[in-house]
Amino acid sequence: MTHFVRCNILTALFRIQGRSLQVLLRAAVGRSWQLPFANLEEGRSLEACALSALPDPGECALYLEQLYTYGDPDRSSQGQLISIVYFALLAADALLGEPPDRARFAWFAIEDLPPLIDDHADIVSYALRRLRYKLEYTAVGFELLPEMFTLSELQRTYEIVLGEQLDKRNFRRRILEAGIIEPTGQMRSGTGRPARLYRYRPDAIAEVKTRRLFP
Amino acid sequence: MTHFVRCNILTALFRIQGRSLQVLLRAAVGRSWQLPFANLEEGRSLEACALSALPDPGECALYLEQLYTYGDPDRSSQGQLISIVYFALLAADALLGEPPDRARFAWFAIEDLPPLIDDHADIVSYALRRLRYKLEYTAVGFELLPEMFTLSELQRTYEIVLGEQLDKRNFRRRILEAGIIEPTGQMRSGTGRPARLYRYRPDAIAEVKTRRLFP
DNA sequence: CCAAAAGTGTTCTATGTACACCCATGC
DNA sequence: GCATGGGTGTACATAGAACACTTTTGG
Repeated sequence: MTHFVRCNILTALFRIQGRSLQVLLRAAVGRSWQLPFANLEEGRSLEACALSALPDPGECALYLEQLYTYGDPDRSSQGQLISIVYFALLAADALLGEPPDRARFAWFAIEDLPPLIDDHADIVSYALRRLRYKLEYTAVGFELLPEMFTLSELQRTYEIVLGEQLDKRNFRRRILEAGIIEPTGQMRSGTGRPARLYRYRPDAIAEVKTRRLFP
Repeated sequence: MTHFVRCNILTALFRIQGRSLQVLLRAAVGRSWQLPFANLEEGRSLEACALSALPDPGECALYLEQLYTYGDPDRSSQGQLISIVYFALLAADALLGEPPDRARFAWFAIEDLPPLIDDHADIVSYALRRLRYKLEYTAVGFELLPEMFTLSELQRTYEIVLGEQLDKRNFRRRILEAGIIEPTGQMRSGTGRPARLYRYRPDAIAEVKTRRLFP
């Protein structure tokens, strides 16, 4: 009764590097690229398969959530294919290890993507919309930072992802009032006055009440 | 390289009836019930398959969106199965026609569900969370009403879904200011003073800006 | 002593919330 | 004329947005 279909998993992994937001891609045929993919393995969860699409992240925990399932009959050039797409975030200081299948992987700034196969450009753009949206009303931004970070780094992360300048005083007040980060007691020196280092409090309530359409 | 997996589509359809929110279920073996399901048919979109899980809705357009894809190895009693789940809303005055496979379908109030197979109870409860959440910040509530409706009916719909009393004056002010409905000019008489009938303006911007975590 | 980044409060505006009475109709 | 649901405005509290200067360090 239930029947069998062609199906794979795609994972869109993002990170911040310098002043840009990057996505990890895998070389495809010719000059085109694609989202990292994996097969569904018998007895493994979807999340586990989504991780196996990526080079080994080693110790670095990465944030992972399901994005969408694509299945239009004409979305793949090789016949009908269901793709369950995951969305992932990597800390800025994390390094990836061995890639699966010894394939070639590379990071691309999201404003400068190479040609992508099939509907992968649409998928990246949807993943990006989801990232921006989630960043606005949850605390997911910390997943893009090292374990310890300064308030300026955090603000820069938000500005890069949202593509928008934020007010320093308001930003600091809001995030400190929200109680989702705490000072570590350590400082970081660089050029200029040293900055306090903070860490994310994973026990904190990350969601913000939405402004409702109706009272 | 890409391989084949067992996969189906489930559709969780909701409607308002009287003072309760109902979900449509399909009889399963024994005394248990399940979400309406369909196979993925070659050459059809996921949405089309999701609709084919339901009795024929005839003229009534129904709201449909993808909910989530479930695929844990132990979620089905009959071996690993991917289920792409859709979430649907039906207008209160709509009638459903012939069910697929001549199967038995019935509406159940969401606070009084029968035993469900596998993880279908979890899926219903997630769909319900999504419905409440969406109702708060988008105009999806109109999908549960006939084409023309009074402001009191609209408010009652919101109250039933959200499980919460709303203030009449604030509700009316907000929804009229939002400009997402318009008076039809017609009135409905019943017991008490006749009420203006409104219709949804599909061109209206349905989303509300969320209250952001950061400024 | 100067460059560079960190840190810090207040005022004004907009939005949300709480709340009670008159109106039009059918019976 | 009364029961029933429809319709309306205001005052107060809270949240958001705009804004500029002082502090601490390294070179």
